[in-house]
Amino acid sequence: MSSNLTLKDVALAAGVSEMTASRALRNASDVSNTTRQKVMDTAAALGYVPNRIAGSLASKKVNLVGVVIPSVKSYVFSEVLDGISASLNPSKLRPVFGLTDYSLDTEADVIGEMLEWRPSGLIVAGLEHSEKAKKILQNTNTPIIEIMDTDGDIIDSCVGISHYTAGYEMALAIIKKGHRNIGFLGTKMSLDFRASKRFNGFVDGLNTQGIKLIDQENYTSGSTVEKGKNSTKEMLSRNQGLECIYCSTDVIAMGAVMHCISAGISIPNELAIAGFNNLSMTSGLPIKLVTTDSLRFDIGKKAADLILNRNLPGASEAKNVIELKTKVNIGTSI
Amino acid sequence: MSSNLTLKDVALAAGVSEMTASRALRNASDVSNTTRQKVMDTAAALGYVPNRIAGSLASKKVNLVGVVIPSVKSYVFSEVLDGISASLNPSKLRPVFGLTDYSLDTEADVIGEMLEWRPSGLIVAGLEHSEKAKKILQNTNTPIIEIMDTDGDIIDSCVGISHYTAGYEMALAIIKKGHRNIGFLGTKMSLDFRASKRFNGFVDGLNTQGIKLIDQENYTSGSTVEKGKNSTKEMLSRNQGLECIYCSTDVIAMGAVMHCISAGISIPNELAIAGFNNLSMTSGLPIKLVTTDSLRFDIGKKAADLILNRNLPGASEAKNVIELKTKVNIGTSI
DNA sequence: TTTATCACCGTTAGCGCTAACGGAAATATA
DNA sequence: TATATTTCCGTTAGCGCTAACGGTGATAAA
Repeated sequence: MSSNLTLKDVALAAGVSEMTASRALRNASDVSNTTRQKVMDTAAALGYVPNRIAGSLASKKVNLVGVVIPSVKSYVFSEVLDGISASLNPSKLRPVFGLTDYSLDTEADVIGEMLEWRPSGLIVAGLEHSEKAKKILQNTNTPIIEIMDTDGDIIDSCVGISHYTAGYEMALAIIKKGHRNIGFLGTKMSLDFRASKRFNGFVDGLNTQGIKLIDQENYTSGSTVEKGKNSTKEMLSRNQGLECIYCSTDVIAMGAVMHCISAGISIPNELAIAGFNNLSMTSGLPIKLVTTDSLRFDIGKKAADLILNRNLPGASEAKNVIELKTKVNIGTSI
Repeated sequence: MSSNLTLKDVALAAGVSEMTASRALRNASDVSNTTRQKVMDTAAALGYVPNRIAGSLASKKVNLVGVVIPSVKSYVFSEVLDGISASLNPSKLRPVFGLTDYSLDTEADVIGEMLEWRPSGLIVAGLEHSEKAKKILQNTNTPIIEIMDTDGDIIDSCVGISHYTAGYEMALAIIKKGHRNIGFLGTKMSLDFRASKRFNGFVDGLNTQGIKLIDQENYTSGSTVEKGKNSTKEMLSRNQGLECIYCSTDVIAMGAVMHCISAGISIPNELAIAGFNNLSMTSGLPIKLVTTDSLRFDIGKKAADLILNRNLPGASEAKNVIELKTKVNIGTSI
């Protein structure tokens, strides 16, 4: 049996009007319990699957929330998605994910396509967008929540952390431990805006004590443990006095730790290592990695909450900026 | 400016009929180049965003492909999604993800909701479904592709690997290395069907040489490096002769390796470790982990390809079962 | 009794688009 | 010239559902 069944078929079979069938199936009012049951039974017996396209067009309500993120492979956004799911699950709203692959042009296309579905809200990672994307986002009346990052101009609402501050405070924490010869290991900054902000904060933090970075390595494309391992080896080989490496993500820090284990380098005595994100994959390491929790779950959850609130009947359209406060996780790696 | 603009507004502003405007914006035929340009210019100037809900209802074509997976946190499905994206990206079809949280009841709900959108196809992880889900899937005429696993009954089409065979062949590989006192470390099987099939294959593989598992540990809920580390410690403490642990996933194997590093246990001399999936996070380890590549990207890509083919004009509705062949990755951990 | 109230159900109209057809003008063919 | 063909555009109808309103009969209130 194909699902070409329409509401009319169900109504006919149940001996009621289309409207009554519609009401019964949506648990709307103005239907008696007996007829509601009758309609639901016949719908189930026929195997009727409502057509949400038609329903959404008629009601002008779309229970989708667009979520635009760079990638699902980075170990970073999975928990954001988890937070979003956790918030939306009890409601009728459902997340729809779109991937930009770290391209602003792709992002603009994805945002455009998503808005064509007239979603109840749109969550977009990051504050940096192409001019085309900005124009689209500014022209829509769909609630737009930018997430992850609060350092920049906001279109509508925002939930995130200050990556600049995270970098700044990590610099202070590292200095406090007595390290002076410090390096930075991360992706090419032009592609990763948030890593770039952490870097700037880190450099400024070091600068408060008159300290300058002695080395910096920037690999291309995605972060992997192996890249962290290899880059650490190279940084050590060209800087005899290197005491500490600040890694742009825990994945890279993990690789740094791996190199130390393989090479018999003691952490933090011979080399101190700090990361960012607080990823669970580092939990098994022999040392407890010093890192900054990027509060990914919370960010996702609060962003989705904002959209839920905006969709409440009679909700205000007030813009919101929620900056979550990070702090450096204590550990044994610096 | 709010996006309450309709096609009528664009048509009016461009001085053409709605139909011509529609054709122009969709790059359909029967429009002269001059009028097409005129329509597109006015649409851009007005900031018109087409309403895909209405378009889909009228054309009975929905450019969405539902993807139902247990979680985005397991490090396993991200590459599946990547493969799906890679295949669909050049086409007009777009993936929509739904999460089941490893619950078959949730899965049934998610599948039901997805089919309400009348997608061009549905990709579902796994062959095990609730009766309710099975009924829904069998009644629809949407192409259904079950992925990951080929050991079981298939509803429509399928792309995956035999997890039973993967476990079986790993057993042979481990035996070949001379190990006899072998343990298994994994999740509670009732929740992870594929791990369970690998386990059965593994036990049967051992059995060909008359070898029996000497220990088995099953932790609850998700796999983390830390659980692998702790469980390994416990298994070793209660089995003095344990020579090898087969882990149900590389995440756990990673934890096993971590324990060995911390405790100064030599791999594979004192303890051999094997995993499953071939996750990139193990690439930085001091040893090269022996594992089975679960071909996640390929599975995602081929599944999406099947859906693309099914949506070709005049496509056959032939069922397909694609079983990708795995082999044990050579390494230094057993 | 008469009127108000309520519970329940149906009818009408339309959401914003596109398929299908029809027709006029321009061009090609006989 | 008359006829066929092509190019371009518009009109009509409808996708499958729901909002809004209207109406009936039963019950409650006056």
